[in-house]
Amino acid sequence: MPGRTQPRGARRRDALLDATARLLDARGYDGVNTNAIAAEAGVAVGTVYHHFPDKQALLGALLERYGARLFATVAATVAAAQGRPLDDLVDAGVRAFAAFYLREPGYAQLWLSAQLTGPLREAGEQWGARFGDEFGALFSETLGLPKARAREVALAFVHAVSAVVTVAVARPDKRARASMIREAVRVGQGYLRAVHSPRPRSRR
Amino acid sequence: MPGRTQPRGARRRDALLDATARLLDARGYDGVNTNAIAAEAGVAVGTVYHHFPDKQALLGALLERYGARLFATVAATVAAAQGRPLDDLVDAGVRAFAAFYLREPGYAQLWLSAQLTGPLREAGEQWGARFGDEFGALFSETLGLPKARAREVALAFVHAVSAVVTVAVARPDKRARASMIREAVRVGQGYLRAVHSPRPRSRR
DNA sequence: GAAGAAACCGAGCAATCACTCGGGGAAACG
DNA sequence: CGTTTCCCCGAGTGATTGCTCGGTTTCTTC
Repeated sequence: MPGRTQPRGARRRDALLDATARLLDARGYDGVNTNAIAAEAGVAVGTVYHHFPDKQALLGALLERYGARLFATVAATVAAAQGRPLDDLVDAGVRAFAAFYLREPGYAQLWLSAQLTGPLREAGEQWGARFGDEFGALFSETLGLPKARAREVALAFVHAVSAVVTVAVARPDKRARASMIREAVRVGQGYLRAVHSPRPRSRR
Repeated sequence: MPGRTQPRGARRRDALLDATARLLDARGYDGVNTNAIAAEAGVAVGTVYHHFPDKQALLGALLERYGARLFATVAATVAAAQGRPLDDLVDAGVRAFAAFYLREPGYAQLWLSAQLTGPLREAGEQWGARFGDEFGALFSETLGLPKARAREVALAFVHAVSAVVTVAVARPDKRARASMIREAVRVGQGYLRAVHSPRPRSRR
């Protein structure tokens, strides 16, 4: 039980985030309201507002938790494949990405909502920047790119792969899903190859 | 004036879509409500519901109009560059894509919202499929891909490029925007190269 | 210009949502 | 046990939103 070492408040906060994630999965972004969150977590509405100043802060915290976990799994997977060809690293990374999306269906909803103009926009940009930094560092050493450029590449990479993976996991059919995930891998591989060698000598 | 040849109802419908697009731009997806649409268009709420069964249908119609225009401009741009190397075609196409996003800021909001689980989901998938068909036909002949595969590639292509362009146009600084658009171009080029020749012989 | 159809009006309804607040209960000290 | 501190409750509030409906205006057709 994680309840032992964690203080009481933090445990409740985590439980509220869990409940929100469950709702996000079941009812989508529009279906998530503070009353429903409280009900799902088995507490009163007042309790929600005892732990978070408002709805936006709660969703921001959830986005942060999602993001941290996503980066951790992807980074670990890539690290485990270190030394192998670049294409293999990308393959492993993108598949870890997709597996996370499949395991945590609410994440895509939040991430997408954070791209929209709205209350989550700031939190989304903050996480976008952080993704840029974290994956940027990874790309910087793997590809030998200057830091600033690596950050841009990482940002573009994450958004591009993320979009295709979102399409993939939305498909109910397993075969169709796997097929689109393969395309996501190719998007990632193709982009990094293009970054690595801007003008290939042959075009067929 | 287009008002002459167009029947009265269609003109009003278009005006309502225009008003919605303006609101989408100014206030984002959340800021769009039927009362505001009516006010922006200079009509009463009842009039909105005389032309559209509900809000969802209105947004669906706007998404369709956006999509048709986007495809038209991109296809025209690519057609004008026909015969040149693939990389140039992609460059022109993606830049046309970005220009459209910049010219019609509301589109990104709608497109993003249509990816979310919610009332627009169906309309979004429908348009995704149509993009797949239209661009798929374009890719099929340019790349010599079988129809079914071309559709998958087109879908992945549109989503990937779209995501990066969305990041780009959200940037206030012109330089930063241009830089990210370049990355979007590279994402498109790299992906199509990867599709065209799955395993390049060199990796450095 | 009469009659019918189509378009338009806008106050208001029902539902929903984020959030408040006054009070109660459990745990941690002495 | 008493007291302080933190945590929790949940009915209620005010604001917003999608949409309706009875009635008026504008167009079309003869």
